[in-house]
Amino acid sequence: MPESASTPRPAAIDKRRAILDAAVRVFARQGYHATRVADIADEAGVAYGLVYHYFRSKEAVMTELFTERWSLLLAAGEEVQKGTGTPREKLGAIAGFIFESYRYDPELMKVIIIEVTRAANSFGRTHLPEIRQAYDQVAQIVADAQRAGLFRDDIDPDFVGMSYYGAIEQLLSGWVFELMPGEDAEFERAREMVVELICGGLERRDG
Amino acid sequence: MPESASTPRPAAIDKRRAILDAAVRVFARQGYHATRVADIADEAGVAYGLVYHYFRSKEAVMTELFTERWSLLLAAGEEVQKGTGTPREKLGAIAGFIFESYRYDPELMKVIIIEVTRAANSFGRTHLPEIRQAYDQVAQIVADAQRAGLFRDDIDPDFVGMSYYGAIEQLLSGWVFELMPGEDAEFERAREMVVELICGGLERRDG
DNA sequence: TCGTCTAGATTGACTGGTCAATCAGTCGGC
DNA sequence: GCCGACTGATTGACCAGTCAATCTAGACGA
Repeated sequence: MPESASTPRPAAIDKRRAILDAAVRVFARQGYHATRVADIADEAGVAYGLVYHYFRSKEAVMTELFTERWSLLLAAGEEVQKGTGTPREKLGAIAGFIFESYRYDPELMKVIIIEVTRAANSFGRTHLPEIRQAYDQVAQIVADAQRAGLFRDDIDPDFVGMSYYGAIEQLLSGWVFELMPGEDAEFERAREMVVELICGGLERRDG
Repeated sequence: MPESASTPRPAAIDKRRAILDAAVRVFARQGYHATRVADIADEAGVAYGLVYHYFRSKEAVMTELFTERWSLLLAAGEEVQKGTGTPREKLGAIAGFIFESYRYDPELMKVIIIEVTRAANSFGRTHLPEIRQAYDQVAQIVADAQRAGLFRDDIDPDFVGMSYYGAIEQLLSGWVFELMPGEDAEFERAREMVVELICGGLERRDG
């Protein structure tokens, strides 16, 4: 948001957006630490100082990017968690959102995963509460399923939440750094495999 | 290793070791980027310049720490992979090594996980080959089990390798940042849960 | 219709501080 | 007196953030 009190002009909003979009590209290309504020300004076709007109600091730019997208993911997760469907479907939907998010905007998701979610020392520290919320959604789904007798109850739900995201983020890292093929078919396949791998170990074996 | 050609004096080796040990403590406390070379020297009780006598750069110190420990983990993994035992036992042993490693020297493992293994942009990039070797060991075990008909074969072994480590590293991060209790009993419990969670989804259900 | 006033938008040179790495030199054992 | 161990002040590069100045576009009175 502009630091100004009154309404910004429409053109101004475009510049602000341009800065954010440019930041995604540059962060994705060079990583947060290696990008200078000048790089962002150049990429956005904007003067250096304008970045500071719209954002308190370089860090604030990153925070804005993270929050914009993460709040969408959390909202989607909330929806799934409270909806109907089998636990397996719910967990599958959560993995699906994340993979879709990556397919829709790989650069942004790359930045979020690499610089925030898995960067426990820098942004990860700062945004821990929001990140944990996502783990908790998975844990909730598992706990509900355990209470309903659908999942075995000798595995701690919080534990599953962390493992589930750990696995998903690792796969995403694999795509990001081109260790694994990131073609369209792979996403659906990956989703199925995560669900199969985790739910397979959780569902009760008897009828 | 000292940059000198001839054999270093015994006392000199101590100083080198002191620098490495100090670096672990400081990296663990402040993170790699936030620690100055002066911090390492101070912590080691040694002059600033001596760090550069023994190491080419600050980065070289980190690399040495990582390589020292990681090669042990890889060797242990190799042993397990080629040994006898059920796939479940083998996977359990791999998780066990890592958790034991953390229990034995939490600060070093913290640094390795946070600054290398999960830091895909900095050291993770540089040491990718060694890191992948660890994933591949898990993948190998899974592939063998599939060939032996013990694990279902519709889940890609490489995929399991990444997921397995993803889950383990996430749990470690949890301990590191005190999101989860890190008491002794927890380690064994965690090991059992990872194995149960992953193997449960892999083992064939029929007799 | 025009001047001019105002407030936000935009610019980029500059500052202040930080640190990795260097280097010229001292010390001590052999 | 040689050689490696050791010292710490200095240097040189880098860069986030500041700031003073300029530029617009609409508001509003005459």
